Amino acid sequence: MYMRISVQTKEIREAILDSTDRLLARYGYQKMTIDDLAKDVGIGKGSIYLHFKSKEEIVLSHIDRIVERVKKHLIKIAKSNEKTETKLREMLVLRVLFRFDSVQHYTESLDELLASLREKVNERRKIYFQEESEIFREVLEEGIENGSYEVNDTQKTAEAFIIATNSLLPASLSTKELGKRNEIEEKVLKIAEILIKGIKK
Amino acid sequence: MYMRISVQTKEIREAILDSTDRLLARYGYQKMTIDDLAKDVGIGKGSIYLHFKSKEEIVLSHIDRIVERVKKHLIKIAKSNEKTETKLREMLVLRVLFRFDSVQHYTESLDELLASLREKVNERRKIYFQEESEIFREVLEEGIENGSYEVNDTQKTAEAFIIATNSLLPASLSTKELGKRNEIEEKVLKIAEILIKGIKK
DNA sequence: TTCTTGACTAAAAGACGTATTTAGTCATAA
DNA sequence: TTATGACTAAATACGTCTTTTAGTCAAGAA
Repeated sequence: MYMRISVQTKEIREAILDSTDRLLARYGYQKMTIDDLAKDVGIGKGSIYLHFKSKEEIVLSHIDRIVERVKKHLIKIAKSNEKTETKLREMLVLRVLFRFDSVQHYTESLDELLASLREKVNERRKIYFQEESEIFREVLEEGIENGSYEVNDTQKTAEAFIIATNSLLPASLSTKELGKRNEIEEKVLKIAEILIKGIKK
Repeated sequence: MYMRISVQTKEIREAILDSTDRLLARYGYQKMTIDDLAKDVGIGKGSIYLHFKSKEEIVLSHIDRIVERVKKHLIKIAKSNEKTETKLREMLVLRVLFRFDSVQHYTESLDELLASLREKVNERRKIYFQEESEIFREVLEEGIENGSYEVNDTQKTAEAFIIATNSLLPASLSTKELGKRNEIEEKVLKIAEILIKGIKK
């Protein structure tokens, strides 16, 4: 299996993941076939396997992509000129709502998808959370340097920020609860408010 | 179906739930039959239906019982003479670890159980969380009266305390992660520390 | 040569009729 | 009045056959 990474290659890969998102939303994991997918992308079936080694890997990569985008946004916020408090609040809201928005159109199929790949997804979630908490940690340390925050263990504190908002992520919520974006936003904001105050000097 | 509530009745009901816990741990939801259950309790099969109207209801009642016990403990802590801070910390730890301990012996069957009853369980979880947050709310108000805490909306703040620790509850964690009691305790404590500081005056 | 493809295959999923098990009922007995 | 287990309808398991599909690879296109 070749995988020369060219602009071309990258674009097709992205196109496959775009189609994956579309078909996943419409059909769910089981009913999305590789033939469907190839047709939707507009390439031959075999070509799919030039980019991914299995159906599972395609869907996991699709999830990875969402989290990569979350990370990108988080880093952008982390590097901005806002004050630490604003950064932390915006980051917490983003990690919850970006995911929410990314899967909102999956009305039905999210549970089924997670049922099929639960184990694999859970393994990766640990890594996602760890990477995200790393970004939070850096913002925390910056906040400490500025002298407005007091945190004894930035690592653990960053993890706490992640865990405290994890129960609002799509994977933890039943499909029906996913309807209420406003409520979720309100809840993250409340938690963010308390957490941030909780680390102030 | 009669359900005269006598000491006798209550005892048998409890015995049924005790057996449920045992059989659920050994066989899981699907493979636990009502015949098994009746035999384990030492009563006739029909008698089970004098106390519960369906298999689903038995298992849901079993879960209810765990949460009732959590609530009882929470109320006990809430009424104790500890200072508010201690109460809140102990309550957060208890709501996570009591549940953990209640299902720890389900090595394998917890996921399967939740898969079968996910929808029904989720409906109830909302109620559980609401009831628990009510207990937290009262402690918060007491803390405000004592003058050491500053909270604008005790309702929402209590909810935030609940949500912030929800991702550490058994239903949200994969079976394997459930192994590490110490780690979970450490994480709740860290979150508790920040949350409590976050509402201090 | 390098890359793409769709026909091909093995394996998985589905369809379907049959046999077995089981949740829930109820006439009978204690 | 309360408890029971034989009973029934419905669900589940099973065996067999058929269809679908994930993944491969020889052949063709660029």
